[in-house]
Amino acid sequence: MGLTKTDLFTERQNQLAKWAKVMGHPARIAIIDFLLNAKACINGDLVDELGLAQATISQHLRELKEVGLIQGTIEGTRVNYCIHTENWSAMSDAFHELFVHSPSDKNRQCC
Amino acid sequence: MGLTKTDLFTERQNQLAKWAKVMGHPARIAIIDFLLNAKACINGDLVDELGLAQATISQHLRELKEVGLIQGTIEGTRVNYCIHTENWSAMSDAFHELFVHSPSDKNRQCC
DNA sequence: TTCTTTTATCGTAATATTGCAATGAATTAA
DNA sequence: TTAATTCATTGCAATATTACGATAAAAGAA
Repeated sequence: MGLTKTDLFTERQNQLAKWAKVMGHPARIAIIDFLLNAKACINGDLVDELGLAQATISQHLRELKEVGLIQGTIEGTRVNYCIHTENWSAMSDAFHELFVHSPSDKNRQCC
Repeated sequence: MGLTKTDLFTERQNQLAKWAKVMGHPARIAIIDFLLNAKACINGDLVDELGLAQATISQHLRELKEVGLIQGTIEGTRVNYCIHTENWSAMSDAFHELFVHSPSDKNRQCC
């Protein structure tokens, strides 16, 4: 199969999973780290930073762009990438909502 | 290839990715939702709750258990699953650290 | 004991992901 | 113009994921 049954779940669950999935690779975490820490928006010298091939990084950037976490603007032969602020905080809020829901209050370590 | 090059990244990046990856499926988000909201710790009537086969749910539970987000104790023929409180808040903290790092301050939508 | 219930595991099929070399497309430099 | 730079896309190979039926294992009920 290999085909996720998205119709069984709520839109929120699918959205959370989509965001989590795209963060579920260390290279993409590293890219996010880089963009969050960059003084300016950074293009593809991620190729130097991470030890991956250019094609591989481009693919990771595309995935991050597809879920809306980053955006890129063409600047000559280069592309400036940066965090998509709105979507980033939307994701941030959604996960915060989940994490704040700590089980420690109601059922403190019940098994 | 299909083989993630974990040696290129920091331990933190790999750990974050690991956590995110396991949350990167709506069924596992649904299981987490269920466990967070449950008045008591819940066993495998997730099979009724979600519309997936028993073997599939068992597999998802194992993955959640493998990264330490949930734990299970055998109780007769049943298994009681619940959120692993410590690891849950460790993950919560780690992602909070990332999310709080909003880019809006230094480089407000620069591309 | 045998039967039932509950969960885990095995095996398999379909699909997805990861990574890269090679190639294209677009802009800039000479 | 031609050459160089930068990034995206294509095509491929290796591996991983998702899902489920079938079966196994363990405990309780009859």
